[in-house]
Parts: sequence; C-alpha cells; structure tokens
Amino acid sequence: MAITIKDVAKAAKVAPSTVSRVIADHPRISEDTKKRVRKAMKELGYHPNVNARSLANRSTQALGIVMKSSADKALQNPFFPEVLRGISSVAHQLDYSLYISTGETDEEVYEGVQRMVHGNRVDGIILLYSRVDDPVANYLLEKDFPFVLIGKPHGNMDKVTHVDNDNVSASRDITNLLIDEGHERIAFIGGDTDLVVTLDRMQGYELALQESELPIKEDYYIHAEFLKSGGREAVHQLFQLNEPPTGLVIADDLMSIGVITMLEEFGIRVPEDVSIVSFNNVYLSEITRPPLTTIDIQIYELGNQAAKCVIDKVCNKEEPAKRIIVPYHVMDRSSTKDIKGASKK
Amino acid sequence: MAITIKDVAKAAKVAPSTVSRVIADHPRISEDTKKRVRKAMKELGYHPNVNARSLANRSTQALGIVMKSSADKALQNPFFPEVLRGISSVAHQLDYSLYISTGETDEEVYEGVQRMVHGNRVDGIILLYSRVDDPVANYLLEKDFPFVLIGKPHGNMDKVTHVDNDNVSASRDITNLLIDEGHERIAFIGGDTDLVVTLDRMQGYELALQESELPIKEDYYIHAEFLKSGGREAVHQLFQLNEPPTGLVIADDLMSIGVITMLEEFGIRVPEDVSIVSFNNVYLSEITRPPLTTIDIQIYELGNQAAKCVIDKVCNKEEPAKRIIVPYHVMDRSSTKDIKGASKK
DNA sequence: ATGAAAGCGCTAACAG
DNA sequence: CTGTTAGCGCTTTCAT
Repeated sequence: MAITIKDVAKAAKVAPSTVSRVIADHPRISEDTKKRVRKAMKELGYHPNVNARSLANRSTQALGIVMKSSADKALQNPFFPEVLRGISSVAHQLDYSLYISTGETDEEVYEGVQRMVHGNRVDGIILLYSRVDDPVANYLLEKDFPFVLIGKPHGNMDKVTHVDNDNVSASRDITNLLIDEGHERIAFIGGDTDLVVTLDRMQGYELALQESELPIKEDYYIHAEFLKSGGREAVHQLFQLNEPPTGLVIADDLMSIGVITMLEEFGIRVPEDVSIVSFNNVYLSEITRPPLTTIDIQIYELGNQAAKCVIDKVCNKEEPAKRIIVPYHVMDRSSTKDIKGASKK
Repeated sequence: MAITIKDVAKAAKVAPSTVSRVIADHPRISEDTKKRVRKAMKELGYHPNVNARSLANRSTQALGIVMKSSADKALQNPFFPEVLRGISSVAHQLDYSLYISTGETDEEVYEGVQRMVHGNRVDGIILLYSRVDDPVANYLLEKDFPFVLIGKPHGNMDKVTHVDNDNVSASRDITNLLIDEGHERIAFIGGDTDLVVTLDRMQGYELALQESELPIKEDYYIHAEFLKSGGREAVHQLFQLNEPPTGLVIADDLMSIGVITMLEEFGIRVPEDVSIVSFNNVYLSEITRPPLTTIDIQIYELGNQAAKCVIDKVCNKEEPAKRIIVPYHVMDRSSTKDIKGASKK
C-alpha cells in the first residue's frame, strides 16, 4: 500500500486536512507547519493519488487528445507528433497530463471520446482534425464539454473554440506564387474531401485562379485516397490531357513526395517539367529532392495554442468561444520553376 | 452532478452493490435483475466514474506510453504513430486507455513517469525506446512496476520484458545484401549511440564485414546528430576519402532520405554511384526516389505485442519476464545496385 | 491557523 | 443471489 496523506499527517503531527492544505499551498497555513509537512512528505516519499483527488474535486488535470481513426494511412503523417509536441509543452508547464484516444474506426474513436467524457477521465479535449459533420464535435458541443478544435469547424463557427490557419488565404498565396512564375495550367491534388482543411485549400486555389482570370477546369482536380491504388492512375491521366498542367497545388507535403516519385516514373521531372507547391512544412520537406516549396503552418504553435485554449475553457466554463488564427509562412524552396523566362534561383 | 450508481440502484430497485456487480458481469446475479439494471443504466444514461472505480480498486485500466524527450527531432519519425496504432489496437480491445508522457527534456520525461506511477494514473507502462543506462527503466525496475520495453534492454536482460527485432541479425542480412552485390567498401551511418538499437545494428554490420573478411575501417562510421549542422560535412568527408564507400548501411529510413539528398547535391547518385540500405520500412520508404531497400521491422506488430505483454504483466504481477522477437523482412527495393556485373532489376 | 468529520462514486468483504 | 457496511485517498465545510 502506497503512502498516504495520513501517514504524512502522522509524521508531521498535524491533521490530514492540514496536509491537504499544504499541498494546495493554502494561504492560511503558517510557514512553519508548511515547512514541517513538506519535510515529512519528502522523507516519506509521498505522492498524491490523483484518482482520490479527482474524485474529491471532480477535476482530473488531464486533457484528452483525439485524432482521426488510424485506419487512415495519413496517420503516419508527421503532423501528429509535431502538434503533440506543441500540446505537451504547455500541458507539462501547467501540470496537465495527456490522454490519447485512438481507434481503428470512426466508431471506435467516438466510443473512446464518450468514455473520456463520461468516465471523467479528462477535463477537456483537443480535436486534432475538423471534418464535415463530425459526430464527435457535435457530441461534445451538445454535452457542453470543454473542447477545442484544431482546424476550422464545419458548422457552429462561433460556438466552438478553434485554432486554425487561414488556409484559404494560404492556398491563394501559394497558388499565386505559381501564377506569378508564369503558370497558367495549374491542377489541384487534394486529400480527403471530408476534411474542412481540404475544402479551404481548394477554395483558396480557386480564388487565386479566378483573380487571375485563369480557367478552372474539372479535369484539374484529383482527390482523396489517391495514394492508394488508383492514385497513380489518376495522376497519370492528368498528364495525358491535351493541356497537361505545368503547376500542381498539393494538399500536403507527404502527398507531394508521393506525387513527385510517380511523376518521375512517368518521365516528368520536378521542377523542370512541372512545378509543385504544397502545405505543412514538415521536417521532411526540407530534406527531399527537390526541397519543397510549401506553406509553413506552424504545427507546433497550433498545438500550443490549442492546449492553452482548452485549459482556459476548463478553468472557466464561461470562457467565450474563441478563434485563433496562427499565421503561416511561405517557404519558397526549389520545387517550382519560373516559366516566364528567367530560370529560378 | 452526473448520474451515479445509486441512482441506477434506486431506479432498478436494487442495492448499489448489485449494480456494481452487474457492471462487472458477476456470475452470481440472476439474468433477470441484470436485465433490469442494464435497462435502468440505459435509460438514465449512466456511465461509471473511472476515478471512483480506480480508487476503490487500485486499478486504472490505463497504460502509460513513454517516448524519448521530444527535443529530439527524431520524434517526427513516423515510427511513433505506427507503434501507437499497434498499441492502441489491443488497448482498445481490452478496454484500456492510453496515457502519454511527454517532455522536452529527459528530466521532464522522468518526472512524467514518476507522476504516472506514484499518482496511480496507469497500471503499466510501455517504453518506446531503449537507451543505455536509462534512468526511467531503472526506476521502474526498482519500483517493480509493470512495464515492457520496445527494443533490447541495455542491462538486466532477463529481468525486463521486452519486445524487439533481432537487430544484429537484420543488420547482418542487409549488409550481406550489399556484399552479395559485390560491395566491399561499406560505411555505416548510425543514429544516437545512446540507443541500444544503434549499437545492435552497428554490430550486425561489423559481423557481416568480418564474415566476409572485409576490413572494418574507422573512417567508415558516421554517427548521431548528423542531420543537424555538421552532418553534411561528415557525409561529404566520407566521399572525399581515398577509397570512398560504394555502399551505405544507414540506421533509419528517414536518415536515408536525408543522406540521399545530400549526396545528390555532391553529385553522387543513388543507386548508380552508391548503394543504400536502411531500416524500419516506414510508409515513406516506398514513395521516395529511389524506393528504399530496407528492413521491415513490423512496427505495428511491435506495438501490438508490447501492449499484450504489459497487460499480461498487469493482470499477473508474477508473470515472468519475457522476450519477444518480432521477425523482420528484407524489403529489396531499388536503392542498391549490383556492382559485380549484371546491373540490377 | 488548524482539527474533525462528511462525502466524492465505486468496490469488496461479510452477511444472510 | 442480493443487501449492508466499510473503506479507497483526498478535499472541504464547519467548528474551534
């Protein structure tokens, strides 16, 4: 049996309640007894039992992290470890622990969240993705349980606190980068259309095209599970068109790498034959050939802000819904080529 | 206030303890009352409070996962999400939750583990790495707290349950693949020499060389933080030698990608000018140019087994220390070239 | 400034 | 088969 508050009390010759107050650093305890109690705790190697504490004050000092179902290959995406770093940094500072909910299927994820909430395992939740009509988000909203979303909520924009980049603007910028370099035939390769982020990036792409009065062609979209079988086919077709694109806006760095490899197999070189821009700026995008021109969305910062927000919400239930926009940066590296004339770099 | 066991008891007209027994699916409860109680639970939307249960029970149904300090850039390594998948798969099945301990520094990680253990947050722990003289492992061992290690323990080989690949054999095999293709000048680029896995892979490499009576040269080792500044320098020097290597054994796929890019900058092509083999077989290694010849260590399976092992240990404190060796597979792709004569593939 | 006592929600003997 | 009764370790009024 581990050592409890009573043992400490006995050793310090005070009541258990006093020990409790010392732990909470209660002001109305004399410095003297505080010292004595602390000494006893040290000597006995006392550590509070979190469960007992949670039970008594209905607060767990733990945050739940939920990511989308891991059936998704995309989980291998380095995005995850990086947000986690951001989250855990503030969690650690503020003495929160992290619970992570996982599940192979969406169903399992949903159950996991329910258990977190009802089981009183966590005080607040961070959703690592935003999906169209997400049951999890709706559930949390309905329960009025403190949570924040990384990404842009699909509905209830002003009811759910979220931290996001301005993805449409980012996408517009990066598309414009291509346009400024003389590209007129630009295709979009996106991820899961369930994800709001995909939608936003698509919108930014379209915006840029419109603003430059470039045509938006049906043929210039590829979506979703393209990394699996069939994806190769889709990419291939794109370059069989009468007017194949000279520029590609790709939803994610990891995808870009896959696409570049495919293209190479078809004898299409990047950036010589086709320019590529993408998003996220994961570590990887620096060390590939060519280094990727991409949008740095500051993943770490996203996690950081999200963690602060949930904790705010947890501490003050009445905290109004916030929206935090983390700035992005264009990382102009070497996966594009200026086709106006002067060759780049 | 949430709805408790008492409310259910009242609604079902039984004693709280009966409800508790129904939850545990106690055999000595009549099917009839079980049904009645379950119905009441449904209707009231009852969910047990895990903290209360843990307190009464001294069991949390939670597992702790500890990874090395995230200061390490290597955290972006897709290894992590993949083990996590493996772990969470069995955790979910057996109704365990996952706690994750993080920290920027080793010190923080250590503290995190202490809190998990003493605070009674978790029943068992999975260590995601094995390091030479790891304070965390020693601490757990000393406390006799259930844990398993993914990797090979540095000391106490038969006291700590671990799940690992046979990394020395794997490394020998992959090095031999190079040797069989006619390579005689083979260098080794390793990761952190604190990690046991690095040591093992180095040993396998040396073994293969010895067995083929190839010289082991001091100049043919590069280590550690090579991805940061200075790394480029080290790699460059390797190819400035009088007898530059024609083959490279690299400790990790992610590193390989970095190295390939550097080499390309120096005008050295893979596999034409130098052959590369590495380890892990992360998703990425399929989609790069060239696709990497690598060892598939079955990361998912590693996680899976580890989870089963801790849970075994948790359920039965007396469970003896086990060692589980997950088989590896050589993935012969296209980053090597046969230099005996016939060009490969 | 400190102690006594009740109770958080659940489980686990012990009765019956 | 089910009810009664103590706690699990901590916090928190309410006294003093």
